[in-house]
Amino acid sequence: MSERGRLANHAWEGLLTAHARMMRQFADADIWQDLSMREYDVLYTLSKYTEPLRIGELGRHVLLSQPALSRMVDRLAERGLLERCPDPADGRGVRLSLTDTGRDTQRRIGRRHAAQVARAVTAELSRDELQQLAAICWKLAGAGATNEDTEAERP
Amino acid sequence: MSERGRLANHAWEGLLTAHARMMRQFADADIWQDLSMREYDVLYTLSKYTEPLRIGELGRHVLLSQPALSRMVDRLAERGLLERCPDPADGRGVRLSLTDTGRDTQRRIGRRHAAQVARAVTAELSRDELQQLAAICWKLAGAGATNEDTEAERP
DNA sequence: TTTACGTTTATGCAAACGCATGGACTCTCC
DNA sequence: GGAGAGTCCATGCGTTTGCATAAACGTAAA
Repeated sequence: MSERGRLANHAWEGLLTAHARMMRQFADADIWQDLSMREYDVLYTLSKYTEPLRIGELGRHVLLSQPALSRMVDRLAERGLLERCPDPADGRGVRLSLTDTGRDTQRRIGRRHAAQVARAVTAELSRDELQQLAAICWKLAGAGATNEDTEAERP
Repeated sequence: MSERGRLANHAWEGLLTAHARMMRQFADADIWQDLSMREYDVLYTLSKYTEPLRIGELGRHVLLSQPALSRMVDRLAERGLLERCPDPADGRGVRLSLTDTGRDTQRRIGRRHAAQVARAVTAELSRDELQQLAAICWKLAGAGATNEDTEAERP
């Protein structure tokens, strides 16, 4: 493999390791009430959009299989945190939106989680590093969305 | 929250999004044979050490609960990919090491996965960006471990 | 219209997960 | 040396996940 390829793998392993260590650290904190981090992730994603979201759209932001997401939405709706309405424009689809309770819950947990993230990340990285990390990761994130099909075919 | 805190959260969300998109892309590829990515992760981690690894040590590298990891080790041992031996120096402990089959399997899959990572990541990032990403992520990764012992360095 | 095919979400089922806990062992301090 | 506390791994149990597939709807061509 090329030198550049090795560097890419080193960087990716670093990202994975940072992800794992930070996630564990965040999960250990006592701020999640009766939600799992995955469930919070769903609420957070919904909170970012004013328009109701389709399940498929949600699935592109959350690392979860479609059936698992479907059932998680079930449970969250059961608990009164979000609502599913049939999509008037597409009879197959479902539109998801947070209830007031769901929005409150997301905000309450989100405030503490954001503080937690800020503490953990700013403790280790300078302002320049934060900016570099953000720019690079969002670039990578965009790539994952656009390269989906071109990556599929290959020996 | 401070401007720096907001930047930290933006960077972290970018990292999460990049992680999710890349992971999905990697998982979709048909290179994993009959392993899950989590199982491969265990084999890969073991492959990096010449000495047998304790389960607890393994757990610090893999984002999985201790019982889940214990059972995964069970299954991998059952399938002949790794071996568990009692630790002579600590009666509670177990020492894990890859079998030859396990090592072969890891190498075969690892080659393709590394190529996959190199393709996906180098496609989007310059050499400088790769180096910045690696340096920053490994710094963050180290931060997550700071609370406890300084561990053996990576090969 | 009818047929065939793609898309979006839901369900059956076995496998895997996390939490709580237990048993075996080590360590510390008296 | 022995009691109490801590560490390491395994197991019971209810919940969640992924895979395969079905069901409902949309789209386009015959």
